Amino acid sequence: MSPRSSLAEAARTRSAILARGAAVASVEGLAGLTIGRLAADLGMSKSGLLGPFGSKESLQLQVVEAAADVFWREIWEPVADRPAGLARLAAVCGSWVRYLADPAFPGGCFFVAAASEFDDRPGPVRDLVLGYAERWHRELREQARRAVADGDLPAGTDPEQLVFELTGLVLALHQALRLRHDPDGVSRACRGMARLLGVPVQPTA
Amino acid sequence: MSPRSSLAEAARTRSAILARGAAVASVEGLAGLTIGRLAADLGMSKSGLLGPFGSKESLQLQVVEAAADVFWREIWEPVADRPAGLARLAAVCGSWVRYLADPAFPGGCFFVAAASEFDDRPGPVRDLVLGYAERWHRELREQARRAVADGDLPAGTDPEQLVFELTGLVLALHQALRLRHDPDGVSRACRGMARLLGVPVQPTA
DNA sequence: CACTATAGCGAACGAACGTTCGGCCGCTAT
DNA sequence: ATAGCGGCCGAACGTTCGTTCGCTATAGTG
Repeated sequence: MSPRSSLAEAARTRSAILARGAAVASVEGLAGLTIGRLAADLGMSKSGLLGPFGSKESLQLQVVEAAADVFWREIWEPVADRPAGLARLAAVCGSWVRYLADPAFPGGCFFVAAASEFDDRPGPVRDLVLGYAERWHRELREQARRAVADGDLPAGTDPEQLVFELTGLVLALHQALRLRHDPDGVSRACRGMARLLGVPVQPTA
Repeated sequence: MSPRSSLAEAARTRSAILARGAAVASVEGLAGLTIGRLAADLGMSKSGLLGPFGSKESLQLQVVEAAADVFWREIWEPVADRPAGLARLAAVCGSWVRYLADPAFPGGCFFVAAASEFDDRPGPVRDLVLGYAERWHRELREQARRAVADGDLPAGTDPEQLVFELTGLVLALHQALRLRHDPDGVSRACRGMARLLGVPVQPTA
């Protein structure tokens, strides 16, 4: 668009491509993301868009990374200062629910969609998505583990099981909101989480 | 393949197309299903395959219907003779888990994938998937409602909330099995369901 | 035994896919 | 001032997409 170009402009172009790419992919899917569509959306040529990335797969991988940055910034960082353990776990649950109710991308949570889309398609994209999913899982489990160690959750509580069920509530919320357009999804997810954690969960950071 | 053709053969061809279509779509996605790929898989020509359906969207819709038949037959029918209420609800949960652990399609549960893929894509396919999802949801809720009415679940239990959380456990199981390849997913889902229902849940019809 | 209906094939269509290549043009550095 | 670097474009590539249009060959009907 802008007639000026420079290294700074190039970086901004790259960011715009990735942001738009994540937005489109959250709706159409990461595989349904096409160079031509993306270029048209941004008023660029296909070659100019593909240039900084080299291939579609490379573009996909960097879109996933960009979406992971957004995910982390929107959900984790706002509650990172809460005391480790139950307080932080409850806070991140509330933050997570808020993110699904008011998502950064038009298609809702990017990773819920990407995880389902690539769970059976081997390759670098799946590996990357899986890596982020496991990192997130580990982070939550660590908070759950501390909550149990601190005595804030009943002794004998299995942190892995707790994370499994919390994740399930988030996935159910995603489906309730995006497919069924159920306005009660948020309160149901919060209620389920509160029962698992023994403390209130509210959809805010 | 077979040199003979007849009305009966045509029906069998149609079934083969839909079966293979559902299998491919469970992995590649319903949108990623292509006529050429499907025709090559079945040793047919593209035109011969598209003939009985007329358009790709019509094919997609009939693939969804075929997958719904399989879903219903594999999960609901084996437990339809259980007494309505908690017994049937617990049985269908076990049947549901078994289906996810040993799915009829190579990509796992067709509807988990389709719901996520089309949740943000308006059109007939989304409408059809949503219709089946709501029908399933209603069926489960009815069993939950009866279980409460029968006194088999604590008074004041919200059937809708119960179905929401059961669905969440299934979605978490799908992700654990297909993305994370977690061998403990089945037992975790059953444990969560048993806690919600107050009775054991086992992954068998 | 001819007659009709139809399942499926083969070829072709325009459009869109991802990718490559050469050149323009504005920035940066000498 | 000028040389060079690099972001981006325009055009074209070979492939695959969904779809259409005759055609053949076979199965059921009189």
